[in-house]
Amino acid sequence: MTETRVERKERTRRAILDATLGLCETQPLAALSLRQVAKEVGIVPTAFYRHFESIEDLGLVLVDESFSSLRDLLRAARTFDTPPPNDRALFHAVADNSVKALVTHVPRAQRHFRFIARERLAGPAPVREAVRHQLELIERELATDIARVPGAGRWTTEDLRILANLLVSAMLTHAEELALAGNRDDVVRRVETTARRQLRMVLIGALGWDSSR
Amino acid sequence: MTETRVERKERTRRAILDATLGLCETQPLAALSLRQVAKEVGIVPTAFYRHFESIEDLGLVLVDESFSSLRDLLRAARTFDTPPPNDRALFHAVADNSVKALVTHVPRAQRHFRFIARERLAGPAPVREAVRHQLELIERELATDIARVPGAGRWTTEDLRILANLLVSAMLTHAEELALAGNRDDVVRRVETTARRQLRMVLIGALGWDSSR
DNA sequence: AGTTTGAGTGTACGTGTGTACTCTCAAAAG
DNA sequence: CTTTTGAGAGTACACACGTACACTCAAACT
Repeated sequence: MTETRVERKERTRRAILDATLGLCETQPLAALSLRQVAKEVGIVPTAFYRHFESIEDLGLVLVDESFSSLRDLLRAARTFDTPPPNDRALFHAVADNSVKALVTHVPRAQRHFRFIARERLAGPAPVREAVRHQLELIERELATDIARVPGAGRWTTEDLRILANLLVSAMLTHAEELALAGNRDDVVRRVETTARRQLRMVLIGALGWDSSR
Repeated sequence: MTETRVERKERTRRAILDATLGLCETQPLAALSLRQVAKEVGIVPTAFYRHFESIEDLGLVLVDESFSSLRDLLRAARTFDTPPPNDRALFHAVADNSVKALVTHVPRAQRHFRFIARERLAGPAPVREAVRHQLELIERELATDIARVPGAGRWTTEDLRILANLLVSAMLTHAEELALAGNRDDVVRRVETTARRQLRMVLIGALGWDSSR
C-alpha cells in the first residue's frame, strides 16, 4: 500500500486539476481563488505552488487536457463502419456519424467541453489565446478532411477553411448546450436533431455551392 | 448648472453601468467586485446599493441594454435600399447587407457584444438564462424573416428554426471576433469575408435543401 | 547507515472583500 | 420658511485573499 513519491505527487496534481474542473462548472476560472481550489482538494493553500505557478498556469494545462478529449471525439466522427454508396448518402452518413459522436462523447467529457466553452471567451488572455489556437488547428484538420469528399474539388482552400469554421462554431454551440443540459433526455434529443439537420443543410447545400461564385 | 435630483441619480446609475462594461472587457462579471466598480465610478462602496441590489442584478440590466443594441443591428440588416431582381441576387444582397450591418454596428456597440458573448456562458446562472432567452427570441424573429424569402416555402417551421439557430451562432462568433479585434483593419476584413461567405453558403445551399428529406 | 530532497503543514502579514451602521446636506415637499 | 427625503460619505467589522517563511518527516539517494 506504499506509494512512490512521484505517484503521490501525480495524484495530488490530478486532484487539483479535477477539483478545478468541478469548481469551474459554476464559475469562470477568473473568479476562482487559489484557496478555494486548495480547500476543495484538501491541501493547504501554499502546497498549490508545488504543482502550478498560478491559477492561469493551471488553466493552460486544462486547455490542453480538454482539447485532447475533443480530438478523441473528432477521430470517432471520422471513422465509418461501411463506406456509403453515393454522395447524398455519404453526406447523411457524415452528419449522422458526427452527431452520434457528439452526443456519446460530450457526456463523458462534459466538464472538459464546458471548460473550453466558458474559457474561450471569459478566460484570462493567455488561456483564450490557447483555446483559439487549438480551435484553429481543428478547423484546419476538418478543412483537409472535407477536401477529400466528392464535390469538394471546385472549392478553394479559403472556402474550405470558412466552411470548417462554420461547422466548428456550430458544433461548439451544441456541445455546450449538451454539457449544460446534463442528462435531460429531451434536451439531448432536441440538440441531436438540430445538430444533425444543420450539418445536412450545410453539407448538402455545399453541393450547390461553387467557389468561383 | 444645477441638476435635478432624479437627473443626478440617473447620471451615477449610467456611470455604474458604463464602468462595469469597461471593467468587463478584461474580466468576467463573476470576477468583478462591488468595490472595484465603486472605485471606478468614484463613489463609496455602500452607495452602490442605492442603484442595484447586487452585481448580478446589474448584470441583468446590462443584458437587456446589450440586446437592445443587437436588435438595432438586426433591424439594419433587414432593410434594403433596392429590392434585388432574382433569387440568387437576393441571397447575395441579404448576406452582404447583414455583414455590412455587422461590421458597422459592432465597433459602435463593441462593449455590449463582448459582454453578451462573455456572459452567455460564463455569467451567473440568471444572467446566462436571460441571454439564452433573448437569443431564442432573435432566432424566432429571424426564422419568420427567412420564411418570407423565395424558396423557403418547402421548409418546415422546425427547419427554419434550426437554420436560424445556425446563422445566429455563426454571427455571434463573428461579432465576438470583431469585438476582440478592436480596430485592426486586417482582422476586420478577414472576419467580414468569412461571415459573408458563410452566409452565402448557407443561404444558397438552402435553395437545394428540402425539408421533406 | 546516514544524508538529501521535496510534498505538504502551520503561522503570519498586509490587503481586498461585502455589508451594517451612522452621518451629511442639498433638493423636493409641505 | 420649515420639514422630509434620499444619494452619497465615513467608519467599522469579520472574513477571504495571495504569498512569504520556517517547519516536518518519509521516501529516495549515496
